[in-house]
Amino acid sequence: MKEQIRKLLQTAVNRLVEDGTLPPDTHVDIQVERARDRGHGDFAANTALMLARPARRNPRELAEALVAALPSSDTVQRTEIAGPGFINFFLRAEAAYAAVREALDQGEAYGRGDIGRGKRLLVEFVSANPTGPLHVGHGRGAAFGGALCNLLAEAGYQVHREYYVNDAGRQMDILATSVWLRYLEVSGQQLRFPDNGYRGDYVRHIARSLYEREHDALRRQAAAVFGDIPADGSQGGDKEAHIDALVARAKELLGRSNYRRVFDLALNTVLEDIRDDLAGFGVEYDEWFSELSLTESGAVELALERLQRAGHLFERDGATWFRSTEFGDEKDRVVRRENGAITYFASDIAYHLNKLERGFDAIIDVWGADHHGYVPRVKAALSACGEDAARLDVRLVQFAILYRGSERLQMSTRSGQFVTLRELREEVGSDAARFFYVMRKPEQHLDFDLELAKSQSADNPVYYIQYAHARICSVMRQLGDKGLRYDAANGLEHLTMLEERHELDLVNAIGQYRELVENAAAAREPHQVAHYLRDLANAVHTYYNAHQFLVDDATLRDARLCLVLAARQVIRNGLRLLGVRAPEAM
RNA sequence: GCGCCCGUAGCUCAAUCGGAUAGAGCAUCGGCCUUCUAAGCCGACGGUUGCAGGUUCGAGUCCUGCCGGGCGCGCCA
Repeated sequence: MKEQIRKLLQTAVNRLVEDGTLPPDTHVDIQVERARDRGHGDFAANTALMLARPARRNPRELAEALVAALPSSDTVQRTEIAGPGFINFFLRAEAAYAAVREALDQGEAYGRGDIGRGKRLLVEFVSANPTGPLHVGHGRGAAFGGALCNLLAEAGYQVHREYYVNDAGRQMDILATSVWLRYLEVSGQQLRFPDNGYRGDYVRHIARSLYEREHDALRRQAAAVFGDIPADGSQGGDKEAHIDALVARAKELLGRSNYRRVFDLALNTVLEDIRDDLAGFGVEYDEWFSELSLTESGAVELALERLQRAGHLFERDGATWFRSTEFGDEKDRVVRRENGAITYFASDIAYHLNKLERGFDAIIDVWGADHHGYVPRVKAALSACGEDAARLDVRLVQFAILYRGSERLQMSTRSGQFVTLRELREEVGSDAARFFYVMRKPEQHLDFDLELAKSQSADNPVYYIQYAHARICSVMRQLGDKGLRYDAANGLEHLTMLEERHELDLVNAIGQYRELVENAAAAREPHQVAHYLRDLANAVHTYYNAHQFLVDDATLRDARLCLVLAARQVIRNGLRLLGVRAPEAM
């Protein structure tokens, strides 16, 4: 529709150029947008305002000239010139009703678009370290990423959902060691648990299942484990040195293959929990990509060689550095430490190169906002390798700040004091949680009040939308109870009977859904869907209260049912994008 | 100190590429259930868009400088 109007205006501009009203070199970006209020018609264009300066003409005069030059159209009923020179377009009502028919005909495909043109997109999101259960902070990344993927797929992109598993770092060693220490406790050893170890109950659970599998096979004397280990933080020492020494000791006492078994059990148990948790949250992945596989396949070394050949690496203080400052980063970065170990950054370079090599047209990373400082160096690395850094789009998601009423909760994975995503899902329900998370634009801090989300009250906006859906379902049940029949074809033939203001508002809202999906996908902003659905639900409730649907006049009744069923379809489709259920009854 | 993000109604947030009179929910106050679910509807109240300049036909939106908040600034991940 928008496109049609744009074409009409382009024709008018061309005509004015031909007759000399506009200079021959006129070039204008024709912007057509939905009018913000009814008085301004259906669509508005600011073309005359934009042409005023280059043409050195009064914008209102230009607007009149443009309108006079507009070709006739069977969808535009009339135009108006308003304000400083806006051209407002009023469409024929019949054009608007077409959306109702399309929504019913196309069903769950209604709203699918093609701005993606089948381009392949890789979206990486959540990617929390598998060192413990997901907490409510990760929940936002999951809800946002999941909705974004659905939205992009709906807009015609081919979306690949990926979780990057950090299974290669020091934190994983600390987890494995924590599990082993708890296992020693299970096996009857007395020991002092390190400050920096992972303290959550899940560590004890894994330790118990480790004990069930291995019995005393991995048991070592506490004295041997802790002998000559430097003092812990709370003992006046350095907690980092303490834990690192314990990790080294665990590897030494257990041997490579035993240590590996502890490590793998810890990793697989936590990963399985995360996978299950996300699935329960309605988030599924196409691929779980292992960081370890990059090191083991030699991809990291290859990436470093690539940088080396391009002349962007140098040695200093025994370490290998990437000269990222040449590509806009604020300081150079270490890729290989003095002790020979590669850094997380090095494997991340390899990972991003790998993503591009897999042939995706663009890649999107969803990161917590605390990683924002990381963006320039990853882009720098891609540029240094001769890749187009613009193919990487990093979306930063601010953390959720958790409240219980007015009390702000502090969270820390290490201390074991956190609210897990699983707890949140159990208390609040996935629907409310997912909706709550994506309601706000991601760069905005999110205040997440558990009491409010748990309250099951009207304060929860998701119920408002779900209720609109359930109400329509209920009307259809009533129809059956009253022994009435719904004739869709008859209704569709008589949509023009729907002339009440509430009906026109609803028709209009349904017709905006396609554009909404396009715009939200292009901007990569799922929250637009949430806001749209709120407005759509409002139109449904308002209509419901103002008019009876199941009237005696069968034809009017059929037309009204067509309208609300179309609305129900759009609510369903929109909620599906957000990963929220559309209940038949509430 | 430097960098990035944010600042909109009492509270939580919207506002399409810079567009017309800045909108919702909650809270407060007043109405609406004999009618398809009141998790609903209608109305009222509520604003110097943090402050000061600038750019232009037009600024919540762009630029500069302040103020306030968050995050980042490791041979951690």
